[in-house]
Amino acid sequence: MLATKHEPQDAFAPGWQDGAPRRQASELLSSIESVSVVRRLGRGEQIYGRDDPNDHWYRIVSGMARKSTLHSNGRRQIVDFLMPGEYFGFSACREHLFDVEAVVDGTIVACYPRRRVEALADSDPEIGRGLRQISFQSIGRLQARILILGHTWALEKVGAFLAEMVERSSADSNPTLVLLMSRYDIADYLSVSVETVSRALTVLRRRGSISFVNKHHIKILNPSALQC
Amino acid sequence: MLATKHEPQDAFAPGWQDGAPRRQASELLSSIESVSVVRRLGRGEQIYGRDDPNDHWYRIVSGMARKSTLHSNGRRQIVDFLMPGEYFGFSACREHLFDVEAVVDGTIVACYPRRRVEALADSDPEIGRGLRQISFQSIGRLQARILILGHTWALEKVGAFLAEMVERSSADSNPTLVLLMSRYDIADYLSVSVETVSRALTVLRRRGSISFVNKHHIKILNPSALQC
DNA sequence: CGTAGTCTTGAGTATCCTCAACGAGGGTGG
DNA sequence: CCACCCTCGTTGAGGATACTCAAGACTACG
Repeated sequence: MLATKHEPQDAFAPGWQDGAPRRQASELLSSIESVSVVRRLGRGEQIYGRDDPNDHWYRIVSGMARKSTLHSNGRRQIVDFLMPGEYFGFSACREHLFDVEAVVDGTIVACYPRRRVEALADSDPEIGRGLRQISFQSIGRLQARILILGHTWALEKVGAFLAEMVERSSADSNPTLVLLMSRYDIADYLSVSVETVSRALTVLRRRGSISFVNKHHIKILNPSALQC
Repeated sequence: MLATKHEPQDAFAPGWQDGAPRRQASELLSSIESVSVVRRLGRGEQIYGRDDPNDHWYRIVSGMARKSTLHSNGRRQIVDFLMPGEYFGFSACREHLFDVEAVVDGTIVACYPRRRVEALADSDPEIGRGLRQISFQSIGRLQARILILGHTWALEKVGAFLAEMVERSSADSNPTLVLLMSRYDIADYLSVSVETVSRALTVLRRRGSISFVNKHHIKILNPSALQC
């Protein structure tokens, strides 16, 4: 259903090695694919859980996953959506701090045993550079998340969310956006209530900024209207 | 005035290399100090600016810095406070995406030319591992930020902010907290208005959760009351 | 076809933002 | 040394926004 998509952030391609050609992170790291194990997950199935030993890194091949945590008051918070080509599971801790579950049925994830990848990186500096680049991309995603959460109004948050999803999901400038996640997921991602997400989408629709093909297929009519 | 403090996140010490002793990141990377240049900055002075070439990494030696950006509507958002021992400036982009300025007068920062550090990492896998570990710590900080921003109520945000500052600033469990930044900085960090920050602190004070030695020295009377 | 989960809309209330005023503290200049 | 200015911090009043609770429509799936 979903094609495997690599390197959604082309603007983030490693340009810092002036002598080297600009290559995709996935390409840079093709050599670690030899130690990867691929898993296929059902909807809601867990990839790893909080407190699980931090002994693998991961990459979404197709589908989507959500990284989440449960607050003490019972509210769920989604820290990140993981999309095809994106690596995750990096932690400075011995254990993972979040749960990661598949958002859609049939999500495929590549698992990399960390010690074996570390060993590869030890033997080949280029792999080490690739890993660093990947973790820098993760930092970039998280900082972008913080900017979205930093908006004052829910309408801005939802607009910025749609813009982020367009950015991350379609390499071509396709104005049609497929939101694989539920409204509840979006709400827990933006830290607003489900009703507020729904209302904000309605406002954007009434304004003519977007239109619905169906509940999860959205056409972006006025991309610039989403930015604020 | 401020002592140099390394490795504030001891819980994040590299425990993933079972055979190796658990060493501090700063220690792991002592070999890169040979290429560092130390700068001393005045209050508000810029360490790097948006669109500056991404050719250095940095570490706060003493004092504090803020990483910020300006939204299109003129509002400033602070993405991170940088504290002694913390590394920053990692980006997958060719340019930096944020401004970083010193919060207090006399902030000292160590600057590492990226290409020279990369070259060192190429020649010594241990340095590469240390760099990865450092970027993982940065990821951990950003995820913690997202959790704080994810709180619904301003009082929770401010409480979580104080808890984070206690966590990050005092290695010993000293209940006195020095907030080097202004209320405006806190507001832009938590994405609430200055007035709301002020009111929340007042509420916490009236509740007996905290008390003020002066405007920027806070005693934490009931740490658990901050968490929610 | 029925059930459970999802999505939307409405009503009422609580929170937070904006505008405004005032006080405290530090620095500068007369 | 004091007056003045400027920034920062606090508090109040009013209004806008978002949350909670509730109900109903729609969808997916068995």
